[in-house]
Amino acid sequence: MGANANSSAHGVPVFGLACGFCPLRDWCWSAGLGESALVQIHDIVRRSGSMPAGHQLFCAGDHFTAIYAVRSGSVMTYTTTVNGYQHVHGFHLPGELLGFDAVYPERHRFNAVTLEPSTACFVSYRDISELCRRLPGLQTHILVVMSRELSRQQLCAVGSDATQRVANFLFDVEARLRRKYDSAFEFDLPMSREYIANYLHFTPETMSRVMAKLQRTGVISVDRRHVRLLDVARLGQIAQSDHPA
Amino acid sequence: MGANANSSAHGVPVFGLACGFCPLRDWCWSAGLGESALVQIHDIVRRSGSMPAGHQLFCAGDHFTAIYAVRSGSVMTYTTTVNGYQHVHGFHLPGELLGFDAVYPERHRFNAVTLEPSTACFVSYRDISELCRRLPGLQTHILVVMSRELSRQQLCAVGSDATQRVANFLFDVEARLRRKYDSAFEFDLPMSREYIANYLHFTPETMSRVMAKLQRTGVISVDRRHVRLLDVARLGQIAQSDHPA
DNA sequence: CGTTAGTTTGACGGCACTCAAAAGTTGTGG
DNA sequence: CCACAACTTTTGAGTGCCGTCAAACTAACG
Repeated sequence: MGANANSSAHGVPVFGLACGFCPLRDWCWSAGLGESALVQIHDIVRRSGSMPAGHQLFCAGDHFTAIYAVRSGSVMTYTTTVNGYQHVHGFHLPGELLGFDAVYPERHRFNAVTLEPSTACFVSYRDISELCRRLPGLQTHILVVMSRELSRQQLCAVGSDATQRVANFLFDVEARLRRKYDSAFEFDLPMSREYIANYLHFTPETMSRVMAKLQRTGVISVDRRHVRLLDVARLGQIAQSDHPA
Repeated sequence: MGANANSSAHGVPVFGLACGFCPLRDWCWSAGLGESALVQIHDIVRRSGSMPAGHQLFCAGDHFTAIYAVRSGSVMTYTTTVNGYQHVHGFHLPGELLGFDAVYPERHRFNAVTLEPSTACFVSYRDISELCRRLPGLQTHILVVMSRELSRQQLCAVGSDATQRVANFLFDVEARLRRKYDSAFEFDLPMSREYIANYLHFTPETMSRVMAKLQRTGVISVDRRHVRLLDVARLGQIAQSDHPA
């Protein structure tokens, strides 16, 4: 990959940037890393210019070259099957890393696309692997990130019915977006209901019905993509209520 | 953890063993590692004596101390929710590693129990972390294993209907058990149908109906836990046929 | 041989999918 | 600013898969 200080392999303008000054640094690279570590990370991280909505970061099948960090906006990963059906695999919000799906066999298994105008950082896998050898804390953090990713994957499966899965989803997104908003339990969903439905394994119609019901019963308030969690306790009950058996 | 050469924290007799002579070494620690690496791994790996079916390797909430490798038999991981409902998270067959779920936050999120008389190796996380710093190939392999685990998690979610999920499951298990059997596409399931159903998110009754239908249509042959994949091509169609939309 | 746990089979009901159409929202050009 | 098109979201009616409940059946074990 012939990336230099002025262009990336993806045709997006690139600027060097000090990770030490990034407001998201604690989230991205863990608060445990010292100042000198951040300087070293700075040397290998590149920042993309602003990307429009729908910009493709990488495609399934691409050779694995880099790990990405969402800086602003949001990124969706998805697969396209042989039959042309698309499945949303996950959403990545500011401060979150993506690309680890390709560690083995060094080829991306997902497509990654921006859902809105976004910016991202990226760092070549080769560089970060080498740096890991010098910074044990970083190596641990990579494992932590993958581990967290592993546990998140459980989420979409949790819940026997649609209402439960939506409740879990709302809690998850709220927690991840909390930094962005002043008042808690109120936020804007960066993705369409169609994508949420796909991600949670049901249809847009069902998604719409569930949201309507939650609003009708006063648990949440919805206006377009803006969501307010009104009765957090009740939503928690809905999310956690197990298999009725 | 006060493990020494003769006893483990779990009350199971322990023996030092040379990884270099283990028939599963390529599967466990990747074929890429040289002889000297295997000797170093040998120094930190401990082997359990034979454990009976139902033996608990670790519990959810336990402090994360070690990574385990199934040597013979099989291990199931599962969670127990506050309401007492149990969910099967995965099955681990000979040559497979487990315990990575606890890298963060250094506490196990699952319970792990043997499904049949089994043996396992284990290695303290502290030791292997340190060894990773000296053996870059090992560090990469740890990431590979976690990455593979990540992709496996998709599996249980794949498939809109029960038949499809079962087909995928059978393919997956067959591939992982292939080493154990002379003739391909024929194997014994190490787990009950109840556990499979739980893992795939439906009821034992549905599981039973699906298996019956697959047998009636001549796609597979089932006797108790023994399974033969008769029409592999057809089973592949069933597994891969996407969302009808 | 009796007990127990696991598996199979059947009847019934509900949740979510399908099909269809209306209503609301976004973007574009006149 | 309005008109129109394209898309997303909502709502309704009908159907089917799978969950639920219940009971019969089959190993496995003492």
